[in-house]
Amino acid sequence: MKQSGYQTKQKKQILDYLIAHSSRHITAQELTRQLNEEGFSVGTATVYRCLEQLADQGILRKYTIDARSGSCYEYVPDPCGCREHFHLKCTCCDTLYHVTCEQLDALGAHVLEHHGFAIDQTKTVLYGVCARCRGEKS
Amino acid sequence: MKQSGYQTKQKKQILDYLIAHSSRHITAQELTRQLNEEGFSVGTATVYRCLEQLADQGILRKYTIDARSGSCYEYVPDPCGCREHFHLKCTCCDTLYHVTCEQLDALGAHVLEHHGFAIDQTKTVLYGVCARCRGEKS
DNA sequence: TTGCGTGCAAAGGTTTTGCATGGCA
DNA sequence: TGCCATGCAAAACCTTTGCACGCAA
Repeated sequence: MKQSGYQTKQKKQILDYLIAHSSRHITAQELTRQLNEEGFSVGTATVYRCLEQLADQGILRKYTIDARSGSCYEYVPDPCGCREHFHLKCTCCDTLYHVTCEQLDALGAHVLEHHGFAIDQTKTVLYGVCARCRGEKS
Repeated sequence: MKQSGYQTKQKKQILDYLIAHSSRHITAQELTRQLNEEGFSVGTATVYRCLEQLADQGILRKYTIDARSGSCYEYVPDPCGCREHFHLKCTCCDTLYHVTCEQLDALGAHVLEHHGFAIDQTKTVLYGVCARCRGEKS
């Protein structure tokens, strides 16, 4: 829970990939596949261990939408909390939308101040129906 | 996505259990274990299938905190009366808070207008830590 | 040189699927 | 009677762990 550890090639490669794909979440499995396709050989266990470590350090955000597809990780550009975003999941097409919005940030502040409740954005998903599905269906 | 299905003993038993334990979440594994301990024999696959079906119908709410421990299900007490407010669930003490708040209503309107996304309040739960737990811990 | 990091494979957990059987409507 | 639901076991997954070897400091 403490070590920043050595700076290894693998750790760098993993973080570089996530930074290059900021604001997009990816599973450990998918990340392993991507890295190996890019010609950088890395083991599955290593990816899991690195992701967990980076998440503990607050560099990555970890969250789980569905048990079947596994946990997702994502690079957090600004750990201070200004650029955090919420997730909207369409119950119709299952698409997951990432939304950065000052209105949502304001909501978090309001709920904390007036209701004493500290929203954990990593666990919260707003469910509903997206514009595309609303247009297509009835 | 369509069938309400037959009314079988298993389905009834599962729903009864969840209703009796409202506002408490449970995993499919744990539920299977509980039911069998109560002397009601039910297969794992059946539990998974029933829970999925009930969740599709909006009777249960499904969510996943951790990929390793699996998905959790929970009975939604009053689908009609809960339409006007949001739910805040404390991940620490498992308490479910019902909050009516113009700020939350405004959020729904904003997200619909600016992001084209219609939030379904009956399916959405905001996770975080409540005031009491924040005070107790550190 | 020391000790952590890595990689492989195996283990452990949850969830899904195939198929024959049983039960609701 | 016609199907859907069930149950069992096997399969498919994701994730973690044990252990020997490699590499950063």
